[in-house]
Amino acid sequence: MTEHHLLEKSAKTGAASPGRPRAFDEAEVLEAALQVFWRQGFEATSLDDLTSAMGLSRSSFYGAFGSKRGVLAAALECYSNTALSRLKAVADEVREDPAGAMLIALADPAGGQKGCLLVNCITELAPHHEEVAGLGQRHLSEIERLFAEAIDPLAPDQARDRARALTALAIGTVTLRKSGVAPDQISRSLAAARAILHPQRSQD
Amino acid sequence: MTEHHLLEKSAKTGAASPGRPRAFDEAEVLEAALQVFWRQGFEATSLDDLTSAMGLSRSSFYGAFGSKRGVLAAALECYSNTALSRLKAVADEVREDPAGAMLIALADPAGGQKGCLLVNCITELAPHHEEVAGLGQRHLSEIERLFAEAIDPLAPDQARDRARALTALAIGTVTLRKSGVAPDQISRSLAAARAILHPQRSQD
DNA sequence: CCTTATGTGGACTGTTCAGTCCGAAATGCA
DNA sequence: TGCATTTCGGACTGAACAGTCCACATAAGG
Repeated sequence: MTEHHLLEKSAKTGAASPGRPRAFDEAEVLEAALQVFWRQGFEATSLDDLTSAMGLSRSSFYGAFGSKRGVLAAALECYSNTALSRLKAVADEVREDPAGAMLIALADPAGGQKGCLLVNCITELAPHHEEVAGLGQRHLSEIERLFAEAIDPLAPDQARDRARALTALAIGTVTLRKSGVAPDQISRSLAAARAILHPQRSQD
Repeated sequence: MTEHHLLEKSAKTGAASPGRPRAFDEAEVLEAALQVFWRQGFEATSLDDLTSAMGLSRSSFYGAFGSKRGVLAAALECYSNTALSRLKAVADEVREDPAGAMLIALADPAGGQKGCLLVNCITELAPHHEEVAGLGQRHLSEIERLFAEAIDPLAPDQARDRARALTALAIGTVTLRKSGVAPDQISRSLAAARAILHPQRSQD
């Protein structure tokens, strides 16, 4: 029960294996599953929702991912990787105020009102789903690390607490957006937060 | 379908009405329901979970609250009222740095890892449950208002954006805690955020 | 071309779900 | 006491649920 699922043998061995080949692209169907979870949440998503969105039969589904939790974990892993690499790209591209750019990238009002998939899942599942909790914690601490490096590339450890605060700010801003706060209010809030972070002019 | 449920006639009329009297205290069972939703989330909570925690039969449950959604709405209303009044009390009691005190009160690490019930529900349900979305938005904008007044009692409107940023910070901090970040790290993050908010010493 | 190994479609299982219903119990009032 | 009114306990319902199973399809190796 607590054992890890085997997770598609054939995909692991680079060598050709006998038997019928897969008729679906794994990354593709995982992306489809991810979108459904993102739109509906975990508990509100049924196997039928998943399989029809992924275009898979139940056998293929269980053969590849083992369980509903299994796909969620795989989808979150995928989500985390792409999100972090995008964020890293933003931080690396921007010369001036990379932390601010990261903040905007994370809380992008154009991202819609679905929130952050990982934050959604932490909120819904963390207390009762260890794997999700672990995945979420790793993801968030990685964001924190990127923030710390963006704040002070020379002494990131000293920026750790501020970085964690920025991470919290980003999470909360996304949630604010999800609750229906208008994009321009989000932007002004972020601007205020950034002004607070970089007090260039004295204001009292 | 979109019509409001009648919501317990007898409780509304102060006058005594004929018929069998209620055998349960409404606020009490609502509190029990609230705790279950808080612990498990909405979708993961079954009617049996609710009725057994509330000590109600299904008839009494439906007679009083109309539906699973109904009891959630009632519980959230109750939660919002008590949370806001407590927060207001904190803001009123503290003379020095009331905004900081509010922040700590909101993100209290001693509050455990259940998060904020309303934030949990927004995250899980807002896109597909209008009433929860509305309740959540009102709650958060009220928190924002309290923050604004705490920041600048004389000109709260000018502090609105900063207040919204603080609201986001609080939400995110609670979520960070829920993801498993240790209490002392939460505290230091809040301290850093407060230091950012009140830059008393120049640091560059 | 046969064996072996894997993937696929879709029917199937037993359980749990939210919500309904009805007879019985408990009160106020005449 | 008897009637009107409301609540209560719990059985009941049809649908939806996650997960299983098996006959069949499709490939590589011999």
